[in-house]
Amino acid sequence: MKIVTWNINSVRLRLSNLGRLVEELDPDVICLQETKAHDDVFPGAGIAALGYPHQVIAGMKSYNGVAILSRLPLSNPQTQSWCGKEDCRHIFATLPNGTEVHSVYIPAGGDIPDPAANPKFAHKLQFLDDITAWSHARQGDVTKRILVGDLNIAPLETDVWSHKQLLKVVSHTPIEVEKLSKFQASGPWIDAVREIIPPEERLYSWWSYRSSDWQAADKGRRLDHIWISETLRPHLTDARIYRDVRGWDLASDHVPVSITLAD
DNA sequence: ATGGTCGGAAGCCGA
Repeated sequence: MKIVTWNINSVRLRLSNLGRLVEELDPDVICLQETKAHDDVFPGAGIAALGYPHQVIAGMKSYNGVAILSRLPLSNPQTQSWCGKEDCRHIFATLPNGTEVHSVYIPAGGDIPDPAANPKFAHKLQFLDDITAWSHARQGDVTKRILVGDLNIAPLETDVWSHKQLLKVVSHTPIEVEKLSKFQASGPWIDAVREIIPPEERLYSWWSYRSSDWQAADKGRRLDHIWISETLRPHLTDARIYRDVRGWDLASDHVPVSITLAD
């Protein structure tokens, strides 16, 4: 089984790119973030025609939005709200084999890495604290779990183009890295991508639009993650980040990340 | 130190 996560940055604008992703990657399950479409205008029929009739979605007008698209049935869909906001950042459902799949979009956090000066950064830190407590409280409930998404934090030095230059840049500050580490420990969750691709290797999943030549500058960050429960570790056979997708026509600023699990 | 570019909305906001 192959599972992909992708911050698509508008599912309606990039429906044809989603079709190309299906052709080239052949995933069984696709988790999306930043769909930017209210449920009423979500292109469910077009996605069903791509081979993913089983869909759980949580979208709002203009901002955020998460979804899980699947070739296999999805049961017990649930949305989770955080920080008292109904802002469509977390949805989960269960696959036929009992694996629970979570699609998560953590707040980006704005520009200033100071919660007192920047409410968006305060929101990001609170979101991390809350989802960590929730994850910790549920850790014994379901044995097979996968959590994916745009977590908006690049934890390792090799997850950014310059560790030193990004220490005070939101997404790589020590407090964010520490909170992400606690979130990961709450599962406990395993960083499936770094199980397969050594931590020494530079790895990015996002390149800003604000660059005339993203490929030459290559100032990327690994913001998109796939985490698995320890019970799934023996089944993990592959993990990839599809850098080339950043060069597609009308590209999202994020690229897809996948894992493969053997039966 | 600054500004660069997107998407969705609607005459800016969030990334």
